[in-house]
Amino acid sequence: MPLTIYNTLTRKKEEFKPLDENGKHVGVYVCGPTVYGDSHIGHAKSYVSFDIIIRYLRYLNYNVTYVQNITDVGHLLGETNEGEDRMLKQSRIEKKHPMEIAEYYTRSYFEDMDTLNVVRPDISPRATGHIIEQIEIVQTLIKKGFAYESNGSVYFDVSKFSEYGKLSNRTIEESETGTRVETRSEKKFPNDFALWKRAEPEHIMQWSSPWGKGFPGWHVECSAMSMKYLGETFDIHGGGMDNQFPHHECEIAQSECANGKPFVKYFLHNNLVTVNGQKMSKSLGNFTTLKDLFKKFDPIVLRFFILQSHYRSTLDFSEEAISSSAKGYEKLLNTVKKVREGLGLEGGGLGKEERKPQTTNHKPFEITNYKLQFMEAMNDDFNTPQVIAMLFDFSREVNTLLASGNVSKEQLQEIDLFFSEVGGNVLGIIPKENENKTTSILKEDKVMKVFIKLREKLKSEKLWLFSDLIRKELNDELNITLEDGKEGTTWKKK
RNA sequence: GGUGCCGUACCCAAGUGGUAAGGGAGAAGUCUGCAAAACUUUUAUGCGACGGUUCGAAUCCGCCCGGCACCUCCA
Repeated sequence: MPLTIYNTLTRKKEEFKPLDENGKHVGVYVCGPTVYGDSHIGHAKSYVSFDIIIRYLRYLNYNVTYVQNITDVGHLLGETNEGEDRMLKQSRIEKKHPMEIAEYYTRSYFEDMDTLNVVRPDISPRATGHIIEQIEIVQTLIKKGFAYESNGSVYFDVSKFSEYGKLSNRTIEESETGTRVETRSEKKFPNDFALWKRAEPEHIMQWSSPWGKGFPGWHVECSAMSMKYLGETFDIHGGGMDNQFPHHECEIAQSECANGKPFVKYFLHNNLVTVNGQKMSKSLGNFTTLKDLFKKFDPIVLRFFILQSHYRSTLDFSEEAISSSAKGYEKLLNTVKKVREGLGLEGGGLGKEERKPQTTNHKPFEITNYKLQFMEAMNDDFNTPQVIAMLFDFSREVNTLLASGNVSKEQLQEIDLFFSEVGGNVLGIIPKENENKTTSILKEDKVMKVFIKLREKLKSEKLWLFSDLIRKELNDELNITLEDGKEGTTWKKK
């Protein structure tokens, strides 16, 4: 089965075929954050989802250019001019220049994403760095008759673009009768959206334009930056479902009218995070920031938790749910650790010399079927929950194999490679081996061996009181767990 | 009012025509000095309700009930 992805434009799953005639290059644009606050778990779901998509495309050997913007121009909170610019609002609260706010929260965003093991975009263009490009698009749209100036602002004339509404499946007539707020008289039609806004003198973030001092409309930055770095038509545009309308609808309108070409081949939308069944969002204030969550949970557990549901499903957030995931994740990682101990790649056990793998009569171990399951699941619109289910099945079989003691080094290597490729490179939930093997850890390993040998002696003398005391103290004081197995004692740190 | 989405065990969550994945929790067992880990078995004659299509439906169609999202800034 070839890679199939759900395209919001057609509302069905389609086979993925890159625009590139050599079939090699793939251009991806994902709507980035507006940087006026710390990121929350909703951002994590969105960017982890697209991280998987990028990683998998690269796994399939596509040459991916991944662009994700940083929105650092403030956009109005309301429909009318009374609404305050969110960047400006935050800058007033923190008593800092808007650009300082943008810089601070951009860094905060990248920090959080790095912590979640999200691969950075190849290009992270800032909206404020592309004012000229945005103005050019607005000029083109005016020239072609798709936009009009009104009192220092420029609006897109929705009535000139018959396909407006094709992404979100709505017609202009429908939304006109809706519950819309009373709109400004500057517009010809209520649905017309701002390409450029006139700035009042107190508006700090403003630029010169052919229409006077102002600032760009929200939607036009994505059109300008995607065009600049990925071309007039590109492969994949992603974003949260809440951006489908009006944001992406307007992007399509601007870009297709300006260029006279299709904007995007595949539109992908991730679903949202809910809390008690309600959408988590900044405006509702029911969000938990990632920085707070990282204090309670291992960030990789969070990533694992997100990937246990499909990107197009909603994910209900609760600490209980994450705790459950954490236990499952730990189980999975235990297997990986044991495999690596067996390969002598990681401390924890007694070392390879004491746990020599047998060299004859290995149980046959078939990995091909798991690889197939992995590909099938990922090719079916990036079904990560199925991949994780497969990993648990795989892990059970590996544990059985390990328990039999009848395993060759080659088998362990093959298993480790599979874990590293699928769980590591593609899902990003299994850390690379030797990652923490610093000198202090090596030393710790040696100290633990002394404890284990001492305790072994006590155990052989049946001095259970003392051997249990060592185990208890290590656990209570240092969070180190000793596990007595058939082939000796192993230790692990929580 | 318009446009969509969802409802699967105690909890989370895949599956979208071929007889219910996976994780957590619970129960029993194997191993073991004990503990832990691991493994085995087990927990939905049923996928919101009712009809219909079909040899066959959680999956398709209709209707009803319940929840959510978008139509206004949001990932």
